[in-house]
Amino acid sequence: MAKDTHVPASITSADVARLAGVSRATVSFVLNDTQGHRVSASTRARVLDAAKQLGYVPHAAARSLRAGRSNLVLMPASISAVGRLVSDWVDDLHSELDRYGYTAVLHAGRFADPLDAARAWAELRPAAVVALDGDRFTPRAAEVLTRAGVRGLLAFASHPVEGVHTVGFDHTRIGATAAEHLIARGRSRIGVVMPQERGLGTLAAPRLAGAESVAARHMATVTPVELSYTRESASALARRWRGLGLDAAFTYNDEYAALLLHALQAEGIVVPDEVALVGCDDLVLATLQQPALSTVRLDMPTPAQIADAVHELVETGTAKPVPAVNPVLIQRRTS
Amino acid sequence: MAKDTHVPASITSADVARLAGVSRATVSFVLNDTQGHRVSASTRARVLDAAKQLGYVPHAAARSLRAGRSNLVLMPASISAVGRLVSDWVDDLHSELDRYGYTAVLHAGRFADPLDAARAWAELRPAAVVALDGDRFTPRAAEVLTRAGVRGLLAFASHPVEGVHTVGFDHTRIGATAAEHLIARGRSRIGVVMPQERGLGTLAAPRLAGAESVAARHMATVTPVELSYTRESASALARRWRGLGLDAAFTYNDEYAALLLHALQAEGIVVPDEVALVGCDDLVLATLQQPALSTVRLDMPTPAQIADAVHELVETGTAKPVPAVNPVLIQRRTS
DNA sequence: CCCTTCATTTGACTCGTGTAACCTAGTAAG
DNA sequence: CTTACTAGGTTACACGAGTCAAATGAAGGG
Repeated sequence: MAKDTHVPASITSADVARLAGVSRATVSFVLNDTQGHRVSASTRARVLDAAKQLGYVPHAAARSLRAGRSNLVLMPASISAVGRLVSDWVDDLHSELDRYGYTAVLHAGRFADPLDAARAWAELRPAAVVALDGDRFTPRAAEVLTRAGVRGLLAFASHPVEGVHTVGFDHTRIGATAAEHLIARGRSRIGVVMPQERGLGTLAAPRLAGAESVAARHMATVTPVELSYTRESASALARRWRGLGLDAAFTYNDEYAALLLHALQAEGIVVPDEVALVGCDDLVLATLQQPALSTVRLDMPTPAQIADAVHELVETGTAKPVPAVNPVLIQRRTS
Repeated sequence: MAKDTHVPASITSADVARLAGVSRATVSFVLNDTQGHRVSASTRARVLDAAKQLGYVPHAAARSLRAGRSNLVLMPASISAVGRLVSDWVDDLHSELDRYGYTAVLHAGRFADPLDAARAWAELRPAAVVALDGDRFTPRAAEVLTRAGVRGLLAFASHPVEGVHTVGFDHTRIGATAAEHLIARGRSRIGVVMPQERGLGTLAAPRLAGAESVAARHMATVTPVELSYTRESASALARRWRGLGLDAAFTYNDEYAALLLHALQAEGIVVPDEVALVGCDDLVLATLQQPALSTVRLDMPTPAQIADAVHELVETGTAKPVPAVNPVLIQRRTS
């Protein structure tokens, strides 16, 4: 049973052919069940047997090199930057893409320059790239990928990019939705909490901008406030809170909101009487807070819709539009 | 500026060579800065210029096919199954592996059979596979990968597996640590909360077993209790809690603990008087609960240590042992 | 016994790269 | 003038798989 010779680099279809006593071509025909090529039942059995015995697994790189197309779908995303909400969604998308025969893969590389990122992705020659943080998808980056032969470019982004199938994900609207609500509830001095964690800044900035543009129309003010996801940072912020003169806050997500809520309460600041608070993502923990947290729910297109679009994009070069991400305010007790 | 001819499949080094008026070999020498081969400054400039102009990006598959080795490191992990704690750690690991020139990639495929999973990973011929959920790493699966030429097999697992560099991650010890603490605090009827979410069951089961074996030595009882990560599920559990006759609970992580804590309090059950509660992972939100949540912190080896081990494994076939994951109880107010 | 037909099987080329081995001048040394 | 060397470049092959055209062999018809 145990091979005593030291294992070679890798088992190839040539090894299978040798063991089965047939040519490599025949092996390929059998293993891929190639249409339009008849193989006798006996050789077919011999080949399958040999493949199993050797534990043969095809070499995806060689295969896609020859085929000129890969079945990889690359999703650039820093895993820690995506919240609970998105991570479940991403998992489902993996399953959906799998149904089409794609191998979905997540890549967390952080690049200063979007162009460097695009080049790194292009090296893998994926069939498609699905970017959740699509605003890093510049026209130049898209061009690099297209030139490398990547057929499906799909991005969640606020602005359409030439050559990229864009799913509307306008972070300014999120900020605007929160601000409109807070203003409607009679608040006028809104703090927007900006997370200091790596990678989150680029997502938070447009939300701030959205809140600002709404405020400008209503004689309200918006002030960016820095916060790291630690108790210390939250306590420090809470201590200087009264000095900021704010009567409302919108946070990057519900986790930051919960953190801030507790820090404020520890300082004796009453929510919502003194400060109204709105989080984002409608996580389970939002309802667990006391008082229960108002939040902005993000209605996302279904993973199946995205998978369909990706497939269509890869096959035909175009796809029908996908409904945009829609922010909906859920009012609870903190506003 | 705009090419009017429709874009070809992909730009290759041959295109660069043609434009620069040199052979493909020269292009390769220049682009890889190959030692032991002199290229005149003028041709070097011409090649670099052509590459830039065409937006040439090398084809990773072709490269690693030729080289016989890839720089991919595959991490099988369902993104939603890893908690906050682990996700930050994974991000750091990506960076560390990047320093060694590896491209770390996350794959979330869910396979019923570990062997199917191994085959899918093997197709990609990664340099290494790093499994956080290493107990799905059977000896047969390891064999498939080894035969496919994957050199670095590293897994967080409770038991060592032949041919796999194992980092101790004994989930039974986590359950045991929690149970020992609860018993030391005078509790004797411990409920272990089992998450119903997909993929979490396999991790939770050994924790339950660990708690059970400790209980058996102390005349205490352990009861598994099912809970999904929704308010409804938690409320339902809380309503029938008193009927269960338990005086303590250990949850899969702090998020489940927080969920249960609030549900119990809503039923008028006082924590810790009536029920002691211990979570896991020492998340920020643990300290935010009222009362602050006792928890099991998991001391993980640093991402740098893992990256070192992976690299050593790929290069030499062996690596020095990595310190195991160590569970440490953090007592706060719920126990 | 030769020609055709059909079912199987195979040789040879291709994908994009890296690299060992081989040319070609030009120059300096003997 | 021959020899030896060097800088600069090219040719040819390998990696692992898929696939087309051609080859092989056996059977059937005349």
